Amino acid sequence: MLIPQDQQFDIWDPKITIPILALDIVIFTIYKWELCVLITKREEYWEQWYSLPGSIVSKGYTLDENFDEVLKRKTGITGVYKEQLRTFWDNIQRDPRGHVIALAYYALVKAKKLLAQVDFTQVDIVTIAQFRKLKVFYEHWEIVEYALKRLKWKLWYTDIVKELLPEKFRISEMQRIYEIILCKNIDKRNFQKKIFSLKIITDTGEKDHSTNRPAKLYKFENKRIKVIDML
Amino acid sequence: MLIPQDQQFDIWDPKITIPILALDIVIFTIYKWELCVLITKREEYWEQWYSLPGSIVSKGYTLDENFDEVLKRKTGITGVYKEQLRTFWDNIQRDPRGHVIALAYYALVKAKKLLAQVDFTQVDIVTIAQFRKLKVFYEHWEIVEYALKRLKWKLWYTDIVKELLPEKFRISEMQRIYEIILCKNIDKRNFQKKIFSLKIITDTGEKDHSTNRPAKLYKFENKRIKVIDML
DNA sequence: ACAAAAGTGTTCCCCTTACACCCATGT
DNA sequence: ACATGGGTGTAAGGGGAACACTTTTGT
Repeated sequence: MLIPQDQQFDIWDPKITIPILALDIVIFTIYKWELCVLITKREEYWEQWYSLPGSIVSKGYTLDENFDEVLKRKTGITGVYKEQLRTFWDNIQRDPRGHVIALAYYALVKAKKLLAQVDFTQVDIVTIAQFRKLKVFYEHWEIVEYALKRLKWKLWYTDIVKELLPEKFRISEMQRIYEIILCKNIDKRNFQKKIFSLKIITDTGEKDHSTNRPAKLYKFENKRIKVIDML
Repeated sequence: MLIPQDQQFDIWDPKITIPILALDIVIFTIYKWELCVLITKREEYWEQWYSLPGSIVSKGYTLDENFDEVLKRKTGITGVYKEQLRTFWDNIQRDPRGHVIALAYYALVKAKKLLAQVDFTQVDIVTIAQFRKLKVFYEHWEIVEYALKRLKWKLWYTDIVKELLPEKFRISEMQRIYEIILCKNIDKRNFQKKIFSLKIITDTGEKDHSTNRPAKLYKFENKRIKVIDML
């Protein structure tokens, strides 16, 4: 904003009659074949807890700009697939400083990118199981569970899985991501039949020799996320 | 809020660094066997256009409380089924007065209730077709189209149709609501087979004599909205 | 009698699921 | 040679879609 900081009003001032909008981000990644969430250590004046990366939304910037700025500042990551979830913390007394409404997003990041960009002095990557045992800020656990539900759903009805796979991948890698996120085993033949019938991936002609028998490498047809089913 | 109005800060003041959160509501109803939307005449200082009922969110009240207050004040309606959609107007220059982010909801109201409670000096009920031709405030048309998409989806995967039906109803009335909202004809036998297999409605034993051959009257098993499919 | 909506079964097809063996390579 | 993951087909079952005639009442 153009207003010098010393002239700005205190956003917590009771004379301001509008609530504060915050933005919280659930960053999912598949790391070492586990579904993980990125968390930060939140330095608040009254306590230090694990929390999702988030911030208060600034006037004069779109939500996308706010999202990019928070993500960059809190984690060092840029350019991710994201989706808006809904508002949370809809309780006026939740934050002792004042009335805050949180708008949650989830984002998908490939582990490789995450490892390259993330500043690990500020954040940690934990598995979903680990996250569930942590003492987290506010109802961040609720946001994560909701995000997970949406992620599972989207996985079935779109090809967002591409956001978690490298450019070229073995079909068994793809299947494994489905199994990890959906928490269930999938039949190899049925999975391939389904994926091939959707015509969302194509054989690159190349082979991956990292396993015993070389595996075909596939790639996604187009970059854009495609809704598979729906009305 | 407890702060007297003359001591409150002007929410549009550039010295306030947080954006304003607004709340807009798409109220759907089935009236004369048409899907309708409730609109208001918005009296803004620069123009008068049709608009969805909405308002700026007040600090110190939950979103639910804000929702109820706006709905009551703008339309006279109370106690409806509602669902949060997502944020809109994510463009800092959209409103000439300042940065506003709109949080949209949709609500379902039975026409009978609507006719009993609505103050028609303030609002109008228009069909979707009529709405699409109106000059509406901002991107309210976009909110309505999105709400409609969500409504169609929810209709298939939950039993929200109960929010648009009277306590006791003919199965053909129920089918007709599906046909109106989904914009397609449905086979009578297939529809009944599907609905009965879901076990969400029961025969009251009563008959409706308003048509030639009397029809069985059904009612929903429970009041709570039930997700039918999903993961 | 006739108009108007209610009520009622069966067939077909496709999609989903369950299931097991051989293959190509590295060690 | 053997261990490891890769690659492949078929049969059965369930759910959705298409389809037409009889019944009950009011007029």
